[in-house]
Amino acid sequence: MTPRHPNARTLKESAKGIPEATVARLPVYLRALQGLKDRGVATVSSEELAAAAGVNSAKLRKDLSHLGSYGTRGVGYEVEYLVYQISRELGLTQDWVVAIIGVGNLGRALAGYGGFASRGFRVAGLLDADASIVGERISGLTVEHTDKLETIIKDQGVSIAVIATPAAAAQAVCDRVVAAGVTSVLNFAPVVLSVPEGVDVRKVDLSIELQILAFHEQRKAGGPHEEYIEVHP
Amino acid sequence: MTPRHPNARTLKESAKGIPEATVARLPVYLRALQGLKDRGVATVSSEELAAAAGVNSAKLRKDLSHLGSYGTRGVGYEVEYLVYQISRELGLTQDWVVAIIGVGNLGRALAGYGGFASRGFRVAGLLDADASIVGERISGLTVEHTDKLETIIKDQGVSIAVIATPAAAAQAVCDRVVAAGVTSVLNFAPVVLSVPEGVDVRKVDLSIELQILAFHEQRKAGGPHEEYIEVHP
DNA sequence: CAATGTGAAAGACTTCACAGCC
DNA sequence: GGCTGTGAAGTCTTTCACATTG
Repeated sequence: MTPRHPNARTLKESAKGIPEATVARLPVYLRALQGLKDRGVATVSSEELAAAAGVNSAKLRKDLSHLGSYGTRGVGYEVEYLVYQISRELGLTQDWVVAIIGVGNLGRALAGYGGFASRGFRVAGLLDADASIVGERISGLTVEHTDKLETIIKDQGVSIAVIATPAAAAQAVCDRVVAAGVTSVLNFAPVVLSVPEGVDVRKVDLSIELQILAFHEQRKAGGPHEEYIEVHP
Repeated sequence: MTPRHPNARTLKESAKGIPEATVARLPVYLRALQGLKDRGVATVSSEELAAAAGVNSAKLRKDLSHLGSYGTRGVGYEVEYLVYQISRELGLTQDWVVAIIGVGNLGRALAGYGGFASRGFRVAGLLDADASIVGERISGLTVEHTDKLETIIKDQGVSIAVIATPAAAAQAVCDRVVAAGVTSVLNFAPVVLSVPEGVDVRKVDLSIELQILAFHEQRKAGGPHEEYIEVHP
C-alpha cells in the first residue's frame, strides 16, 4: 500500500509480513555478517554468507528478498549495508530495556551474558523473591526484591522480561510483568505460560532440547533399517 | 580446512516416520502429562491435554496418532499409559550420558539444572580448559581439564555433549567430541557449528531469542503505519 | 453420545531453476 | 560471466471436518 520506489516488488506481500521462519534466521545472518565485517570483508555472495550462516543459498536470498533488494547482481551484498538493514528490520537500531526475574544459577548466567549490551539490550533490573540474595551485586547490578517489579518496569521502561524463576513461580511472575505493561517475555521456566492476546512469549527449554536429541540418538543407535546410512571413508 | 557440510543435516525422518515438528512437541506433552499425573488425573481428553500443552487439539491428536492408537474414543487418553508411550518413543526409558564442556556461568547453571536426572540424563563430566577451576566441585561433580575429554567420553560412554564454551572455542571442542564418538551436540555457544553427516546439533541462543522478540516488539510499538524506506544508492 | 483418528484441504516453508541485471 | 531475485514446484505442517468407535 505505502508507496515505495518504482521498481520494487510487485508481490502481494510488501516488505511488511516477513515470514516468521525468516525472522528467526535474520539474527543468524546478522551474526555471520558481523563476523565478516570484523575480518574486513566488504562484500559477500549469497553462497558465502549462506555457508557462514549454515543455510542454503536459495533460502538466504529468498529471506533477504523479503527485506528489499539489497544485493547487486553479479557481485553480492555489501556487508556493512546489509548489517544495517537487518539491524533496522529487527529493531536493533533502538535500545531495548530488559529485566531478569529469578537470580538463581541461570539468572546469574544471563546477567553476565555479554551478548546483551552489544546488541542493544540493556539489563535494567535483576529481581528475586529470596531476601537473602537481594542486595547482592552481580555483573554490575544490584539484585532487587520482586516487590519492586512493577516500579522497576514502569520507571525504567522495561519492555522485555526474562523469566528465570522456578517453574512454580513463573506464571505468577508473568502475570505481574504483563499487568505492568511488558509485552514480550522470554521464558526459561519449564512451564507453558498463558498470556493475553498481544503478548509475545518465547520459550527456551534445555530439557526439551535434550529430549529431542535423545530421540534422534536412539534412532541412530538402534533401528534395524535406517535409511541414512553412514558412509565411512 | 577440511571441507564439511555446514549446518547439521537434520536426520530425515525416523524409521516410523514421525515428523520432526511432532518430535519437538512430544516433550511438551510429556511434561503436561506428568503434571496431570502428579495431580492424580487418570484420564485426559485431547482438548484438555492440548490446553495444558499450549497447542490446538487437532494438532495434538494428529501428533499422537503418529505413535499409535493410544486413546479411547468417547473417553480420552489414559495419562499414565501415554506418559510411558511417549517416554519410550523419545528414548527416555534408557539413560543418556551427558558431558558439559565449558564451566562458566552457563555451564554451572546447566550442571545444577534439576531437569536432567529426572528425565534420564546423567551428567558424567564437567570439563573446562581453565586450570584455575579444574578440581572445583560443582553440583556434586569435580571439574576436569579438557585434556581428559576423549578419555571421559570413551570411558563413560558419553553420547550427548553440551557445549557451553566461549564462541571462539566451540568449533574445536565440537570437532574433538565428534572425533571421540559423540553424535549429538547441544550448542550454547553463539556460532554455527560444522559437523559431519550423521551428527545432530541443536542450538540454544539467548541473544537470537531476544532479537526475535525485539522484532515483534517493534511492530507492536509502531502500529500499522510505519514503513518509509529511504532509497540509499 | 463423546471424543478419537484421519483423509483431505489449506497454508507455510523450502528448493529449484532460470530470467534479468550488473 | 557471475550472481541476485523470484515465480513455480515440491515438501512439510497445520487445520478442518467427519466417519468411526467404545
